[in-house]
Amino acid sequence: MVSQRPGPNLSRIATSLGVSVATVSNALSGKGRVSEALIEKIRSHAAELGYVPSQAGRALRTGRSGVLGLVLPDIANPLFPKIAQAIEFAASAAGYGVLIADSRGDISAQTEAINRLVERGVDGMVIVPRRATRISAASCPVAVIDTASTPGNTVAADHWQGGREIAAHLAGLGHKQILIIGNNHESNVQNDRAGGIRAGLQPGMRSETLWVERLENETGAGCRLGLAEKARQGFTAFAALSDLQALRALTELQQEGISVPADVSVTGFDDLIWSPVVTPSLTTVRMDMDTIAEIAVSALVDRINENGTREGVMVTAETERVPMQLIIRQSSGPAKPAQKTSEMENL
Amino acid sequence: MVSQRPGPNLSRIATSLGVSVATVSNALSGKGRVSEALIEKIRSHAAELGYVPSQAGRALRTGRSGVLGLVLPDIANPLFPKIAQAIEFAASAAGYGVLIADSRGDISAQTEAINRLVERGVDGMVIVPRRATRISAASCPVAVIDTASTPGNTVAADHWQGGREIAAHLAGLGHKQILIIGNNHESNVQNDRAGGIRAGLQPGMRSETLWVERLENETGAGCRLGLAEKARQGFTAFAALSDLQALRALTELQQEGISVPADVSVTGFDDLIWSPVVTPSLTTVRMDMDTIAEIAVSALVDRINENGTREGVMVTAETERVPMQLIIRQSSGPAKPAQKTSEMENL
DNA sequence: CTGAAAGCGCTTACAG
DNA sequence: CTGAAAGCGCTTACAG
Repeated sequence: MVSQRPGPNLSRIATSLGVSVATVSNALSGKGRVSEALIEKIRSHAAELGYVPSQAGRALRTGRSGVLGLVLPDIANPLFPKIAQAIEFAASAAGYGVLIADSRGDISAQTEAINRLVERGVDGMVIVPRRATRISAASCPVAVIDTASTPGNTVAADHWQGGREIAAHLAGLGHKQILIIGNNHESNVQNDRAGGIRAGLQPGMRSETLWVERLENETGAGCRLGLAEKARQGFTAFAALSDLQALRALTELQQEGISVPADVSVTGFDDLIWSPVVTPSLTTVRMDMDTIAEIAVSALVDRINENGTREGVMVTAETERVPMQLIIRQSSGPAKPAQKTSEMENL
Repeated sequence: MVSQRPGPNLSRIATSLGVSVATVSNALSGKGRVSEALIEKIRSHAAELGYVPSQAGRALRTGRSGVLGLVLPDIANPLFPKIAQAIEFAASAAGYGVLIADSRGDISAQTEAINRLVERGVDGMVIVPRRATRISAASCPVAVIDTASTPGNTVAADHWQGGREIAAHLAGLGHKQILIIGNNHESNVQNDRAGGIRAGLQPGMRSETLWVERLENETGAGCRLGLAEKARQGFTAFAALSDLQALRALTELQQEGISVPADVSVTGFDDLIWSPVVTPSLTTVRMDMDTIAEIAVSALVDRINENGTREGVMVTAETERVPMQLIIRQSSGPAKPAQKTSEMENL
């Protein structure tokens, strides 16, 4: 016995209309030559019956599943919703479904995740790689989203330029001493962002970088960064390399009684969900995820179409850079002249 | 011409070993009766060739795609990473892939998203419904994750009990006046949480509920909630119905110079990514997403297996409730006796 | 413009 | 214990 599909299939439509399945298929796909009248008749009948083409049949025949894989270093990453949403939207528009795979845990999990997707027969995949991982060619087209500094990537936000935007913004506000706050000095993305900030400093400005590898201590409470001390040392701007760090900096400063943006400025990266919601709302730099996703997906789709034999190739040699956009909100303001704090407050 | 698959198929293994495809299939699946020796031989040869079974072939034959759909009201929701990760993990363990679909936008988008998944041939789907949406039976098994108060759901965190945990915690700290902060009074989840808090109040305690429908104003900056005023009115505990609201409350209070937890306590729900990271870290209540996902997926898998004809049925009549866990961090502390603020500070 | 037929890769009764 | 054969639903050259 062979299992039943619930809905009608091409054959049912064909018999019921007294035509061949080939004609039905052609009429529905619009490919072969079928008379206008017949096309009309077939399509309306199919719609009436609620015909849904079988992906399995189509996939078996064409060798294409119509599904793209999305591999993420850690789905728990707060940036994930934006990535997933953008990729799903772009893929959907291109007629593809999106299968997710989480490569959480050790680095081998990434390979396993990729393999799982290959086994499911994806036509291609978008990979946001772990730290400094190199993707060993999977057996299907791959688009990597990381940062332009990593060779072989397909598309990435221009994190370096984003850093420059932050630096220019802070320079314009008169800040001289910038504390850059990151949490992972092996991350290409964070290094690019930090590099961009440093490169964008004007003469007379200086920066220092604080890498805080751990976000929480054993009790599950955040570790302090000692930012009040830094403020006392003369830093007036805290440029976090992600909005999570920025949030952490913001709340720590507030808790210490240092006012943002009156006393010091705080900026982030990514425009995550909470950034507009906190008080003061967070100045940050936003990736254009929709564009990035569209580029990644269309690169993938192009490769899938040109490439009958599903070779596993990196999609591009040159990374396409998508500019980041500065979002100025309330957490950044004019720098307070150093050491004159008390006088100004007495005005 | 028919398109080529890259890897070997059953037929290649069969010819190369001089046996039939049926035997290879049986040996690999362990179903039919095949001698130990042959099984061994076939398996090692298949492994050597790097054989990956074609999902399309299998799906066409069995009528099962081996894929589950995941429909979310809005992927941008900060809770999404946890849900997706848990569902992917549970599905993966059960041998299923997960196809995502975002039903962002209007309510009809949810139906479209469901249809898209049906077209892709998912064997079942997990739906986290929009506000008060009723899922009109899709043509495959469906598991709904919402809240136990909604009839027809499959599994849900016990939001009501979570609310009681918060109330008990605050009662134990001596708080008398609780301000409940929500952002969507049509949300079943939020209503349950609020109801639980109210039900858990001890004699002598009172609560008031503040619904803030909008999170941001036109400029993209957060609207103030006026919490300082509420604190002056005597509220010593701010129980937000989600961690995003809690974060908002926390930063607003800090900005107003009200110290947390010294002056007032703040609690949230969900234990989102930033909760342990902010200063003070956030007391909250956590869902057991892994358990919820496991229950949802196994309910789905059971229904798929018993149900040859892919009928679209709600998976359960009675919702299974999974307890929530109180996570006590630094944002909640003993209540300050009302009106004695200044005296105490002078000690 | 329309149809008959092959075949994608797999699994499953059934026969030997 | 092993194999021959049918068939899941589709698309695509090819013949008419």
